[in-house]
Formats: sequence, C-alpha cells, structure tokens
Amino acid sequence: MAEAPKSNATIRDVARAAGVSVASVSRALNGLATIRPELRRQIEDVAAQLGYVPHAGARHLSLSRSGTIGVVLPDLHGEFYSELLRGMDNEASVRGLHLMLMVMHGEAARGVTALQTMRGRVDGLVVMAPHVPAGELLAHLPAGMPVVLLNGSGAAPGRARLRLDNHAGAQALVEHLIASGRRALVHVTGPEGNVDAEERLAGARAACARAALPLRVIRGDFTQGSGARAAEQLLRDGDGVDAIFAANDMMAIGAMMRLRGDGVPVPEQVAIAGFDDIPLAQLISPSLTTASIDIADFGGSAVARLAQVIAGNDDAALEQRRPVLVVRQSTRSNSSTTTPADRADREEA
Amino acid sequence: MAEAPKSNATIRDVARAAGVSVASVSRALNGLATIRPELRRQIEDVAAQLGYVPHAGARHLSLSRSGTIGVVLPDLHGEFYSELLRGMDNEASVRGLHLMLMVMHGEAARGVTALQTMRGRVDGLVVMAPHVPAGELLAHLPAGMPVVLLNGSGAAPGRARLRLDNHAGAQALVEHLIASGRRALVHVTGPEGNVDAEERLAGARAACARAALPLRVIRGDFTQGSGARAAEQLLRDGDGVDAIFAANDMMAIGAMMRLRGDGVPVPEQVAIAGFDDIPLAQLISPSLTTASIDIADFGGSAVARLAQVIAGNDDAALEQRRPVLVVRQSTRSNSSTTTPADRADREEA
DNA sequence: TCGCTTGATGTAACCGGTTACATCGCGCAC
DNA sequence: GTGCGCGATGTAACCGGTTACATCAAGCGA
Repeated sequence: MAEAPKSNATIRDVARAAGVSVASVSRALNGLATIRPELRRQIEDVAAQLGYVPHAGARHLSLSRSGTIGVVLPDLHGEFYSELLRGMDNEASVRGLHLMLMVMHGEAARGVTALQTMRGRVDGLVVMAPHVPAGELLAHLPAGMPVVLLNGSGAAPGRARLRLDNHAGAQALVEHLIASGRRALVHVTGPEGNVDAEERLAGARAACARAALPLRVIRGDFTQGSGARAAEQLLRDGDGVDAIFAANDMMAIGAMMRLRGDGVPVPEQVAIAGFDDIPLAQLISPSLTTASIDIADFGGSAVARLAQVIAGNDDAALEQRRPVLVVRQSTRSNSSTTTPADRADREEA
Repeated sequence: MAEAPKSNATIRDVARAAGVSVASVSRALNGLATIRPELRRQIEDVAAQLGYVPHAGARHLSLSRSGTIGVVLPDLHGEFYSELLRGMDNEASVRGLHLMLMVMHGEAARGVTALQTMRGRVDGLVVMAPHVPAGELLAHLPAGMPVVLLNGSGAAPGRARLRLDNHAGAQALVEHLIASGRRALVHVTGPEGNVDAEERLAGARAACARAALPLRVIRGDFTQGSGARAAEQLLRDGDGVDAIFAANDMMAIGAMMRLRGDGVPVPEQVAIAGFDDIPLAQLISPSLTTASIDIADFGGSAVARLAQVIAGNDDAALEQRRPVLVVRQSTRSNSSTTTPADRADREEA
C-alpha cells in the first residue's frame, strides 16, 4: 500500500532530498532511461517518503498529451446515454485514458463554441451531436484536434465516424410490424432537426411505401412524456391504429404505459416498437420489440476508434452499424394471442 | 459566430502578430487589467484572425486551477448513477466547471491509488465509494485535495460530507409495509461491505424488532439479476412471504418481474418496495413503492458543496438527507384489492 | 600512460500560459 | 524647465514536469 501524501512535493523537492538532479528523478520514476538500479531504488524511496505524486497538468504540458478524451453528448437523460457512457468508460479504462464529460444541453451554439475550450485539456473528442451539422462542428474545433463523430449529419471528409444505419433499422422494424399483420401504423418521431430521428422516419416511410400502406406521423421529442402524449392523441382520435413505432425506446415505453393505463391491451390491440434496445426494454412488461444497438459496445468502439485517430493510424472511414431487430412481446401478432397481461410476462422471463 | 481555428497559435504568436507583448495579449484577452480599449480591440482582432484558443493545460499550470472536478463512482450500471451524474453535470455546468469521470469498477485497491493521479488534473473530488472506508480513501488523496464524500463509511473529521439517512428511510419503508398488513417480510440486501446496504438492513431490522416481527434476509448485490434470484429462492421455498423490501429499486424490479412472470400477483400476494426512486420506479407497472431520494439533486448538491470547499468556505459539516417514503402501487394493501394488473396501472398514470 | 568510447548523471531550455516588477512616456505642479 | 506621479506596456520569472545536450568518470585498447 502506497504512503499517504504528506505534502505537495514537486520533482525538485524530491531531487534535492535525494541529492540528485531532477532529470534523474524523472527518469527513475518513469522507468524510461538507463539509470543505476540502486540509485533508482533510492529515489523511489525518497519519493515515497515525501509522498510525491507527479503533477498531471505539468506533465501534460511538457508531453503535450493529457491522457484524457472528451465526450460530448447532447443530453444525459435516460438509459441510452448512461449505457453509452458506460461502454466508453470501460474502453477508456482499459486504455488508461480519462474521460471528460461535456453535455450540450441542447444549446447547439453555446455547446459548439464550448468545444474550443477543450484545447489543451483533452487529446481528442468523441462527439455525439445529432442536432448539429458535422461541418459546423468541425469548423469550431481547435485545429488538428482528433475527433470521432457519432451519428452526425452532413459530410465530414477525412474524419473518423461511426454511424447507425437508422434507415435500415427502422425499415426492418416496420416490415416486421406489417408482416405480423398490422395495417394502421403510426410513427412517433424524435425532435425536429435530429438526424437520427429523420432517418428513422424515412426508414419507416420506405417500408410503408413498399407495402403500399399509409403511415401516420406524430411528432415527439425522444422523451417518455412525448410518447405518452402521442398515445393520448391517438386515444382521443380513436381511429383504429394497430401499431405504434416510436423513434426510440423511451417514447415507446411512454406510449405503452399510457395505453395500458387506459385499458388498451398491448400488443393485442396495439403493437408497440421502439429503437435502441435500452436495458429497460426487456425489463418492462410486455417486453419491448426494438431495433437493438449494443449501446455500450457502440460507445466503446467510438473510444477505441478515437485512440486510433490520436495514434495517427486511422483510415478515417465511415463505419456503419446495422441495428438488429429484436422481437419481443410488445409486437406479438394478434393471431397467436391468448390472454392479456400475465401470460405475456412469462415469455421472456 | 467565432472563427474556425486555422492553427494552434500560441499567445506569443498573437503577440508577435499584433506587435505587442504577451502580457498585453493575456490582459486583453482576459479583460483583467487596465489596457487601452483600442489596443484591446486590435489584439482581439489579431487573435480571432489567427484562430487563437488558449491552451487550457498551460493556463491551468500557471493558475494552479483547472476548472475541473473529478467524480468518483463505484459503477455506472443502472439509472441511479446516470441520474446522479446528470445532477452533477447540471450544477457543474452552471458553475462553469468541467467534469472528469472515474469509475472504480469495484476494484477498491486499484481505484483508491488511482485517485492520486488526479493531482494536477482536478481542483477537487466528489467521491462515492460505498465499499471503501472513508479513512482509507482520505489517506490516499493528494495533500490538500478538496473532497466531498458521498455516503462513505467511517469517520472523516474535517471533511465535507453528504449522506443519506438510509436507516430512517428503510425503517419508514418497513413500517409502511407492516402498517398495510404485511407480516412475513423479506429483505434483499445489497453487496457485502457496502455501507448503504448495511444501514438499510439495520433500518429494516429496527422496524421489525419494534413490531416484534421476524425479518428474513437474503443477500443480493444491487443488480436486477440478484433481485430476480432472490425471488426465485422465495418461490422455491414457498413459505408464504407477503412482502419484499429490496435494498434498491433495481433489485425490487428484478424480483417483481420474476414473481409476476411466475404468476404471483403483485401487490396482492406479495408487496414489493425498493430504495432510491430511480425514474424507472414510477414507470414500471405496478409502479414501485420506494424511499425517494432526489438523486439528481443529491448529485448537484455534492458539486455545489465541493465548489464551497474549493473556495475555502465550507464548515466541513455532515449533511444528512432523509429519503421520503413514496407509496405507489406495488405495496397497495391487499384489503383494497379488486382485480390484478390493468386496474393497478391506472392509478398513477 | 593516454585517448577514446560508453554509460550515467546534471544543466538548462522548453511546453504555453500568468503576473510581479521594471520601464517608459506623458501631464501637471512647482 | 524639472521632477514627480501615474497609467500603459514590456520583460522575465514562474507553474512542474520532460528531455536534448553537455559533462563527467570509468573502462579499455594501443
């Protein structure tokens, strides 16, 4: 067990106390250059005794490497971001990197300029900003700042980028709904201007168009509450909707709870599907059919990719991930139905 | 809109380009000292043209302030930590502070020594380490590092500290269960060595002792899975348990899903209660009775408190927060029962 | 014995800011 | 006309590390 630091000794204090030069101390403690083993041990002893801990900031300045990467997120609400962060943290921890958090709170303008203050603070950034065009983002970055873009919109030539194939995911989901007999479909969108939301909408539209079915669209904002409101609207209108595809799981869950609260059986009368596959999706009952991203893995990959960019070996390619359709109870086809709730719970338990 | 940085100009580059000294540039850009307004504007222009962005690390070194605080968490799984982090981020953002994340991943030893590397990286730490004695934590901190302890165990004289009154919360919860007619109580604990878990157990024991009722105890580990396993064990034993109090919401939810999956009506046959009041608790159906902490607010307060400590004006007192009992559907007393699931959903919708 | 190589150690410049202190120039009072 | 004070600006030290380069001593062959 290491000694408790008694003071904030500097490397020069250690050098003085050990009767050597700062260079020797630095070398001894970093195990880098050739140094007499005996001297090294002596220096280590003195350092321990003084409770010397290197000043990370100073080291950072001279190495021009901070060992820290910045994570830029639009928000922290809900399980999506916490899973993403968890995956990032895992990967960063393995690589000995620290994570600095930056949440944009929806304020695109302020958030984007805030990125500049990252110069000299982080070695690179993983940016998820679905409401900001990639071009604008990049324009505001300190020159030469390594970046990995997550799911942004617009072109970003020469930049590493990870994207979800939202279109394919949404299309597969809606095709599943249609295949299981649903005909009157509603899509609850994400917030306006959000790329992911727009692509999911497009995917849903494509699937409906191919089947020559209409698609009703209600605007949401990715919050559980907006999903519930969409459900309310449908309850008021009462025009025989038999499937709801929400652009993310939280809205799907909001809608589901609202419908069930009003006695509408899910999935018997209305099937519900989401997008993301947050942990909650399989926990809830009926469990939620969704387009599954391995969110934590996605985050981890982003960090791994950034490490590549920082190291200078990255092909700057665009990597697409295709979500996989996970069919659960919330979209069981009405033909195979028996009784309401309790039976449903059993299937995935 | 700010200019896009074209290079990584330093303050000396700006000084040279503007034909002034670095001191003037520093003064002009920080708006600190007296400087001729005209000169200031000229310097600002040059800086903008060069796309100059101050190097945070360098500034940090000379100011010996990083504007960053470290957040040390035991884990990131589940909604508890994401809510906590969200509250911290909000408060930090208001105060213009950055957040650096450190997750201990349960490895107490490695985690504790890792704290030392925070020297020169952060201005202070908010530490939540329910499995590490406060004394040991503090012993490994760089000297003079401002700290706010969240819910640790052991004494920490002279340190700012925020704690939950786990004992009172658990006691209130169990008293509620007893008051609503439950007699055969089970407590599912958190992981061994976790202070919060131990205090909640003690609170539950106290309530039972006062009512002269026995309390069966099953060990869990705060994960949803362990809650489910506890439920399984009870199902196997089949000895008429009528209430489960889990030491956190995730385990309560795990147990609830497991029981319902097996056809055991909740709350009719078995009442279930958790602890924390994560967002999911009121989302799930039946909604979960729990001891509510305003998690985000708790996190925000911790950051605010740390800011005080850093500023040097903090009384280093221990602040206790008492969770409030939130009664929801999962513990409705069996007397008022009508039909199973659907009715239950309606109450809090 | 001397010169040269080689390995260990020390000296000082540097990373990029901030700021105490020195300097400079100007206006005003004598 | 001089001296003084004062506000604006410049110089250089400093924050705490790393490391290129200089230095020095020891070892070895001629």
